[in-house]
Amino acid sequence: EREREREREKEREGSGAVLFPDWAYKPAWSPGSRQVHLWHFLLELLGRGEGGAITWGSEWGEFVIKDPERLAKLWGERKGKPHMNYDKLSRALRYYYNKRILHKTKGKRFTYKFNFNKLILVNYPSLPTCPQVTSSVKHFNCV
DNA sequence: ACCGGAAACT
DNA sequence: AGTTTCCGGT
Repeated sequence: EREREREREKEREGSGAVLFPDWAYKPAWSPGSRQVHLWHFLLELLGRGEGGAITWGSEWGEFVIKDPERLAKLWGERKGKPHMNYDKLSRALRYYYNKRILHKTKGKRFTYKFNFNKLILVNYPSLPTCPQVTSSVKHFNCV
């Protein structure tokens, strides 16, 4: 499990395709935690721009799950949970509401929105506003 | 489809 | 702590 994670990291480094800043992959707020978190996994898929299971939406930080069951299967594979489905994955997403990591875009099916400010705030308590945005990190632009 | 309580798991 | 599992309710 850990080996795979390290291999992926090496791949990222090797390809030079840094889609998100380091803190998006390795949260500083959970020191010693090697766990792959769901929001982390989602950013990874969105960063790859694979687009089959999940894509960015129209608004900043908004994403749309195009194939809920496929996304659930991918997540299940990552976590070693072969019986993962969208019902259970979406429960995990709902736990993010109180943590202010995500919220639901009401009325839009399978559509959620990242609270990047909260993510940034959690990782960097010293940064009250937006991070410095590099050209390759479009979705971290501040409105 | 979406919500959120409750209990269980790692 | 961050889910996973299950489920009754809207």
